[in-house]
Amino acid sequence: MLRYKKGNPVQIGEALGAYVREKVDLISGFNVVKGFLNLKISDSYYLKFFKEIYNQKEFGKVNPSAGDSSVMVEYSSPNTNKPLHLGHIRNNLLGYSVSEILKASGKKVYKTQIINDRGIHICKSMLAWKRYGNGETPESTGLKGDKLVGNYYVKFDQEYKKEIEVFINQGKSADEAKAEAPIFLEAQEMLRKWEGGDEETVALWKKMNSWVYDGFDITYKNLGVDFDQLYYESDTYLLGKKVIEEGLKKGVFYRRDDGSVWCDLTDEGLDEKIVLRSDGTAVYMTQDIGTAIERVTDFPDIGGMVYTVGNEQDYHFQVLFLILKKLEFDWAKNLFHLSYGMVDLPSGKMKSREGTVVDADDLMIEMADTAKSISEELGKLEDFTDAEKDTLYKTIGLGALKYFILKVDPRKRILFDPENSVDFQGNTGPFIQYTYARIQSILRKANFDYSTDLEISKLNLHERERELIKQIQLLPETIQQAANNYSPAVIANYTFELVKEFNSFYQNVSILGEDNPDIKQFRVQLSQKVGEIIKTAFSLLGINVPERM
RNA sequence: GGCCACGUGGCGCAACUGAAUAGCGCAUCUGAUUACGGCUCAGAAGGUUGCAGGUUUGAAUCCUGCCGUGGUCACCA
Repeated sequence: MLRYKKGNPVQIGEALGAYVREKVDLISGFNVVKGFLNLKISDSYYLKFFKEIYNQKEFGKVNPSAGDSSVMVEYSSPNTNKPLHLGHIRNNLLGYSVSEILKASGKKVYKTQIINDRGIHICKSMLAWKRYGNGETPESTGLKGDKLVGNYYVKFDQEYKKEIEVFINQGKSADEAKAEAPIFLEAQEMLRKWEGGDEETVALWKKMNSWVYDGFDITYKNLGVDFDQLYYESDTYLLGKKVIEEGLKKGVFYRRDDGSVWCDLTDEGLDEKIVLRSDGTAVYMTQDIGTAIERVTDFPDIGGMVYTVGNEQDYHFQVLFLILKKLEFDWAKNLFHLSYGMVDLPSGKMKSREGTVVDADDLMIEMADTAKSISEELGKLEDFTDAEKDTLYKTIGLGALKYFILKVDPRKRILFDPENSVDFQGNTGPFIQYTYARIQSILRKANFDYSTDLEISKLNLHERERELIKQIQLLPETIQQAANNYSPAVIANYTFELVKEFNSFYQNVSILGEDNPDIKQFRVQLSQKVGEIIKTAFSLLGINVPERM
């Protein structure tokens, strides 16, 4: 503004402030600090706002309008040869939460995953089971299906390493040994049989995969995530070849002398990328191109897609999106790689084959156990049944874990220390859950009908009340911001601020002890609303809130 | 080495996409409760935002170069 009106910023501010206070009802005061004009908004404005939203159950959320395009969010997408671990948990929490946030921001969302149910890694588990399994099943061992299969994946690797060692001792190079180990050759042979439709191999594949799916179902259920549509790589791995042919005609791709097909992205500052092998078979990229197109065919209203995949695949998605743009699909401009950093342990990276992973199921159990020991120490649950306690511990434990992971910007790496586990105090899920439970306690004790219409425009607001209402006002834009940035962390931080503000209010003013009935009712209503918002916001993070804890 | 992301008090994170004295939580130190649930609140201490330049009235934020960490550069997925 000073560019247009020269002069002393402080004087201009004074003049402007005085004018606005005079002419605008909403403004009840002002001050000028270092050239910044601060306007004080009148209490009646805040009260009016609160009254308007008091009865809006879904305040802050936007409903999709008819005719809007929808978004497909892909997440999880595990391999079916081993159980889910901490890395998958971050992926699942992010994907689920971003889906919910997008919905709340007014988008229609399809949640999906593509299950990597075929390939050499699957054959490794199958082969090891065939050789060493003695017909073991989840029923016979009492093991979760994914755990059982995972054990054989590890078993394969152990045997493989033994064979490699023998070869190396016989004087072969490491590469030769890896390529010639009999167990590896046999796994490759198994993959060929599978691709050829060999009955016995396919039957074994189906059997072992179904064990894994049963196991995954349990993990997903405990984690609280779900999907609207599943894709299986065994159905999609041949997709995309036709599009490559069309792309060749359009000149998007070119064929080399050996028959392989490439996309030249050097103009874009990237490399050349192979999209079809010289033997005509599909690569990962081919498949992803085909799958994307397949999805839009299945759901014609899709206008964009979100891929929740670790940042190790940044380059892959950069290339994928560029190729789809070159193929001129109109939805290609609305593709987003929800790229997230790895979850590291103090000991370094997690490696399935080396057993240095934090298992998803185990972790959830540990979190609930921690919640249990903390709650028992505080001992406020005497009248809870065992089943109620059990549910509560899960709610708190999962709340701690989910919040811990989601409050961090997805791009950043997370260091997870299983020893020190996750905090329950400060900026944590349980802190927020506790505040919610406390509010519910107030509402239970409020022995009057506080929901009646209240003429509150004449009340004078306490500073803490004003700040609380301000924070409530931010909810709608916060949801939009979280959606625009695909960032659950925005929601988490907002909720924490709200809760801190509420606790300060709670500690500084009396609610049920207030004499003036109007003020008392207003404070109960305000508390109730804060409770509702905590619940809504946490639902966007996939976190439940307890009525008591 | 090329490309990408990240680097903020001891530790873990923010900063509404360029604004006021860079916020918050752990941990540390002081206080508050015969209570509407102390898993709480009030306060103190703790910073040259990796380094060096630049753009701007104004930079943690944008640009350039360096340093550090991680990722990625397969006819694997």
